[in-house]
Amino acid sequence: MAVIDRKKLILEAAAKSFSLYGYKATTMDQVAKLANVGKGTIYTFFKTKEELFDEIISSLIADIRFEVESALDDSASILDNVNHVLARVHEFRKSHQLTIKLIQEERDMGTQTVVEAMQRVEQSIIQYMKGIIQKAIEKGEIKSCDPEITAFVMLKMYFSLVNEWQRNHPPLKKEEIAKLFELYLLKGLLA
Amino acid sequence: MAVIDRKKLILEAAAKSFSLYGYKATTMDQVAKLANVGKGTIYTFFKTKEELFDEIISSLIADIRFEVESALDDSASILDNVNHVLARVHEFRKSHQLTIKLIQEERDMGTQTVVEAMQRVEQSIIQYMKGIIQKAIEKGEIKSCDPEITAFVMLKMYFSLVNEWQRNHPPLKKEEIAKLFELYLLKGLLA
DNA sequence: AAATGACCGAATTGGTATTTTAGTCAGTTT
DNA sequence: AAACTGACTAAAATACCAATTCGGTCATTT
Repeated sequence: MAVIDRKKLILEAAAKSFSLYGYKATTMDQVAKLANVGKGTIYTFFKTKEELFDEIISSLIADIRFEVESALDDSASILDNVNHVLARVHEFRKSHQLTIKLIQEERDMGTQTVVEAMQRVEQSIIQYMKGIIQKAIEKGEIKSCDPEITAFVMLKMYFSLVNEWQRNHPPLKKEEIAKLFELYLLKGLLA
Repeated sequence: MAVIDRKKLILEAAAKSFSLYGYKATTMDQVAKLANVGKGTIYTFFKTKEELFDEIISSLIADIRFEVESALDDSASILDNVNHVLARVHEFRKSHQLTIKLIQEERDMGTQTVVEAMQRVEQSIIQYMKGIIQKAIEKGEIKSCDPEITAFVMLKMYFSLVNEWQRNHPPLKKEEIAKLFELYLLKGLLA
């Protein structure tokens, strides 16, 4: 196409700026300059800064899902699948510039918009895991249980182990976490 | 004793003020006035405001332990004991003025001293649960496992379920949480 | 010897002048 | 005329500084 796709330019510029400076420190002037468009043009595609940001978050969610989907194996056990999904999500969060910046901004400044965005991301991961768990129930691989609470508990447990446990202890290796998941959630503690 | 126990007066005044106004908003002048002592007197017993606060936190920890200890029954199952302990801790946090105020201050202002104090409280609960779990392992009631990680996971799981799940869902009843603990941690999900 | 409160420097607060920013829109370009 | 632009505005954020408050000390009192 001879015409430049201005919306795409804007989205790319915004993604870059949010990754580099976070939500608050990114200005619309800055995005306009980076995208080589007038500021008014942005507002023909997005009603507000927040709407632009939300669209970036939507594609972030899609990226995570794609990343995670390739880790999924229908013939593998639920334990392996859950571990793979959680490990990939964690890898993604640790290596992806935008998520790093947003986690930082959420922690350090508590920007409302960012807090909400991160909750949306978390919710979407939970919904995705819910599907995996539902399948495992149908296959009779695990007991019948509320798939959403189960997904929620798994995610919380995972993030506790990788993020909070390290505050007072040496970090756990990937295989150790897998073992803990197996023990606590699958086999159970009962002797 | 004819002499007034000034240290006790100061501790009581401080506890009252921290409960009412939190850590930051409590001033040493205020504590002195409440305790009916000169400000200098406080500094003959406590080096700094933080040290005074730490002593209040130590007795808070003792109070929690006492509250929890009475919920413990050596002849009961590990599940019942863990559920009782966690429920009592939660009740305590919800009803005790000082903890309410400090949780609020931690959330709203992130006061460093308060964050550290709350971590100390959490650590002491974990250490306490660790003992319970260790006993259950020795009795052969549950499998051999790292008692500290187990205590940590249990506490995190509990607080996730009572504090975070409610953000997007109707709150879980005490018995529902007990059932979830039983399913996830004791019996395990495996069919 | 024990207790006190006036006092000190550091930190916080409140008020305000200045700058920055999200969003608009009259005008320009294509 | 449809798409695009950037100077403009009102509101919000920031920088600034004076005034106050606070944790901690110590010379004096009890």
